[in-house]
Amino acid sequence: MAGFARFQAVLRLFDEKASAWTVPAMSDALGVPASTVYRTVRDLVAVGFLEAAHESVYRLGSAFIEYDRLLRLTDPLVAAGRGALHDVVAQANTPCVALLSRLYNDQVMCVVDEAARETSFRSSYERGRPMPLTQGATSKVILAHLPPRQLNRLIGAPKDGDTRHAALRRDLASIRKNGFCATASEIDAGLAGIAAPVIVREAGIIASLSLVADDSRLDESQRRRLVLLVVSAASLVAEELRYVLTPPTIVEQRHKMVKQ
Amino acid sequence: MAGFARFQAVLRLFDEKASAWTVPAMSDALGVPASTVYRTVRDLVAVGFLEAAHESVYRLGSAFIEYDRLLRLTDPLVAAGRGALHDVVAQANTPCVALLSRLYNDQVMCVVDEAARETSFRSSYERGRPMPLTQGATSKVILAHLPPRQLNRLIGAPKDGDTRHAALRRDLASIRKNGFCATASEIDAGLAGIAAPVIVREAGIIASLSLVADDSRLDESQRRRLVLLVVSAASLVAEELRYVLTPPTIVEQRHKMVKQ
DNA sequence: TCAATATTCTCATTTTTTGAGAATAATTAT
DNA sequence: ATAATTATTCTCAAAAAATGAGAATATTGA
Repeated sequence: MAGFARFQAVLRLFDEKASAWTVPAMSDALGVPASTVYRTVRDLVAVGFLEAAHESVYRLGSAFIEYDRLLRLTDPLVAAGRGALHDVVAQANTPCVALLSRLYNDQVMCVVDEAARETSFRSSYERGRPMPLTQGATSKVILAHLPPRQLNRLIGAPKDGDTRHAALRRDLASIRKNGFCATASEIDAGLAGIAAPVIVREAGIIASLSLVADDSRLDESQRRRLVLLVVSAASLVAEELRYVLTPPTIVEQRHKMVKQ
Repeated sequence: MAGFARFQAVLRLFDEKASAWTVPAMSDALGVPASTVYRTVRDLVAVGFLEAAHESVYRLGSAFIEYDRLLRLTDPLVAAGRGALHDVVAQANTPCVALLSRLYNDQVMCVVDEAARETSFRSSYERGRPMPLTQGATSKVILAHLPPRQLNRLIGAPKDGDTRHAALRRDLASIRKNGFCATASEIDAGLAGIAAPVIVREAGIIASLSLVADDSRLDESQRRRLVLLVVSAASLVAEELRYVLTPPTIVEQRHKMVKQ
């Protein structure tokens, strides 16, 4: 291992289960000499990606909070999503969680979420948590709208005899046709998910806006109403993004001016 | 520039004002050949710290959202703070924002915040935004409780004739004596700040819990009530942290077992 | 289609990083 | 207090990797 990979490897040690590491423990886990890890950790501390807790124990550092704020403020999808989700939970008129999610490597990650006031349950989808690609309305809507090449890379090319795979392909085709996806208990038992795509081809944006609610509380008309709500909110977000992103960005303009 | 510094330099280009960069623009701004920047950017994209928006424009990447979630879930101060702030805004009984902040390099950064339901104003202190060290109740409370050596490093040793510096020193001494700090319009015009220290010496934690409210709405008795609320919430948080952090962490134990 | 721009690639050179172990510091146990 | 253990920094030569210049290629826009 070398260079940047080392930093990445150290940071990836930290997760929900193991949130505090000593240098010797990292050295063990990575199979890298302690002297090297000490240096790496010192660098990571210097930029705020790690922080020394007491007694030679390290934790993830505040720089992530800082960059997360910047992202929240400046990412068009996150910015557009915030308002939309607020409206969605307000108009849903039932305990629910609204999410905006996008592809993240080979998983799907929610980038904004908002829960209605009185919501007691929690969705497994939550801001910043990578989720499987092929389960859940939220993920499948994204999958369904990926360019064919990318889809094949992620779930593999269609193979004869693989019924699971064929079923997924059929599922995705019908999602494309319907313009939304509704599931129940696919991720969290007892919870229903309703998701619609947020697509801005010109900007390479393929995301999904979704609503998670208690399945047992939904009758058919409720369900239909929420589907409409989600679908229209999703296209509003797409519209807003199209508007924001189509004119060249400030930075691009500045760069072009410099070159002239 | 070399190695890790390059990655840091690239990431630091991104801020509220310049949230989208092309590689040539980065190359210009950093004075580094484009070929090198392309490589750096490719690495950063691979780990999710940057993301390609459309048309060769890059933005901060979703990895920050992921790490931010991990930090929210696993950082003891953040975890303990969340509940406490919720109680504080509920009991404040007035529009307000509650914050938990800590030192971050030579600035102070809020790591959790919560606004009361009907709060219309916004505090300049907000989660993830670095703020000056020497202004605002939130910052000064932290400053006042730093070890002398660290304090000197941050604000310079006491000098004869520097009245500003002397005034700050007196201010800090009185904050230590009172156990809290209350200011008005020091950061945001019309807003009052009330802050109390969250100190856990054994764990090296020096933080502050603060409340920001509309100054014109506070009479003397209100103010006194809120000071009490903030001070007691702060010591509750400290107590909770002391309890959580004093027994050795899981990871430490595991490491020790390996070594035996 | 052509021109301009963006991006990747190549490779010799330079610069870092690396790891082993020594040296030192800090902790813990006795 | 002292010794023993563990953590951390330091040193240095060898090895590996990053660098930059420019060529080659791909992509984009007019």
